Amino acid sequence: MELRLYNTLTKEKEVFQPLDPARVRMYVCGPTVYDFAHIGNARPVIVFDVLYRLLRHLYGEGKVKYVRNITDVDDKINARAAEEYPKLLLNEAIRLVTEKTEKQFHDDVDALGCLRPDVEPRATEHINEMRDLIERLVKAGFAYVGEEHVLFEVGKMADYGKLARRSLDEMEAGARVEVAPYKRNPMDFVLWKPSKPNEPGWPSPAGIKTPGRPGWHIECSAMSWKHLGETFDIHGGGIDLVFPHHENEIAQSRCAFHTPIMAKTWMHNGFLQVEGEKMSKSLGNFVTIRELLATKKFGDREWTGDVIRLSMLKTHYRQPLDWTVAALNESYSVINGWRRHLTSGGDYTMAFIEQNREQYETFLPAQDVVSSLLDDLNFSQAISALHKLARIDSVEAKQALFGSLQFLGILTFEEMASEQSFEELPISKEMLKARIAARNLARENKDWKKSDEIRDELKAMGVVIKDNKDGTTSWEIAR
RNA sequence: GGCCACGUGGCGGAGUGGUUACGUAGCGGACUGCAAAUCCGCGUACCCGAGUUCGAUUCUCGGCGUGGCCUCCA
Repeated sequence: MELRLYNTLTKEKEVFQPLDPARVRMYVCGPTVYDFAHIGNARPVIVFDVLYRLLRHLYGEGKVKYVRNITDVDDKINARAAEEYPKLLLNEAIRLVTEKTEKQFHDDVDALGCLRPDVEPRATEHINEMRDLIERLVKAGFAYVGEEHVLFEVGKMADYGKLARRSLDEMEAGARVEVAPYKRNPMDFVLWKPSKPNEPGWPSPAGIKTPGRPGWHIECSAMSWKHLGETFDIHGGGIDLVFPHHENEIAQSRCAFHTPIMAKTWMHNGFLQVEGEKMSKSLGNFVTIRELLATKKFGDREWTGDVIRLSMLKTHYRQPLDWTVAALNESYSVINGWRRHLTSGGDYTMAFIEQNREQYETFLPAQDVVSSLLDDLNFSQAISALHKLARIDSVEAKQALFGSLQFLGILTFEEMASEQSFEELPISKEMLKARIAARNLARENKDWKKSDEIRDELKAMGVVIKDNKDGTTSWEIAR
């Protein structure tokens, strides 16, 4: 079976063939670290995590190199740093903000079941590569200096606009921005700009005396070059990055290296809305990953990483996705069902799984799940395959389901086998067992009134009682 | 204004030129002391109009609606 991926560059699904199967290379645009990541930021992280897992499955774990950058030089970072640490030197404040935010980001996406990329380069650690690129572009005539800025001259690149499928004429006609006086063409973009005295700055390229800082796009060209080479296989990100960010990355990299491509395959995930509306701070529907995980702000309850991840994967990655409480509730039901199915009966109790963890971690994904993903990451069909597996009550089917869930990163081992938490319940585990015993005694005496009273009492505390067919009684924490 | 996506059953969401995906909610039944869980069954959907076709939800054109980009927002 071959992997087929939709390529924004050609607008077609293409058979994916890595430039070098022994070294499959993927770059994804990562976060700008100044605040908690929101749920829209989580989508590309999860989508490309699934692709990373699939590539590792196909080519081998050591054969795939996944690079996701961390943007730590940006006006928003500067503003946040000055706001939070007004008494510190700006550079010190920036360091504190970016380090703290990076930690938050990692904690959040770890909780969503995402593997760490192989490299997470920081922009500020690649200033030399950026300067190098800029020098090459100036030397080759693709860039020029104007008022201490270095600008990329879009008219010098024949293919400019190919990714976004826009001609320069169209873009200029639609432009609504005031054009800076130092630009030769309104669409020329900044590679390097002078720093104000209180801003972070580095020695400038192209003979500029004033210290400066990089433009937005150059960092990704520099970091992908450093860690993946002049050309590589896959470049991903949100669809809003197609223009101008990715278009400009392509311009920089291709013109600096004189190559026909930067990345072979360009992939973009669709946009996310919240309850049918654009997510924005002004609408008050802005929701961060952390708020979903650790507060009751969205849907009046906390959500596990599994539920968030499944909700993200229910929709094909290129489709628009509406983030709703209803969808999270549905994911919760589905995951609960799978967990129940996997841990019910015979050898599949929680305790047994815990004891045999090593063996369980070796279970492979079902072929139907993998082949669904091979078709441009058809998540919906993969999940459909999971549902079909979950209807079969056999050891083989359960192993395949477990293996598939682990492969997709949905039901992680920890979330699968962990004891349900009593922390938030107004009853201890020992007390619960005593009440269940009391109820079963009442049932033996056919004292249904008392039996039902105890069940209602426990239900009010959030514990659902189930009398199984084999005469045992089990319980589950209700939501 | 320019460019580009998307519009499927109560809800979510794949897919296909003709043959009921899947899930979730709901309803009915089995099981149960009653429940829960589970199992079985049920709904007969594809924005509107025109065209192509023997036949369109699927292709083409137009319309309407929603969203994205053109403003360093994934």
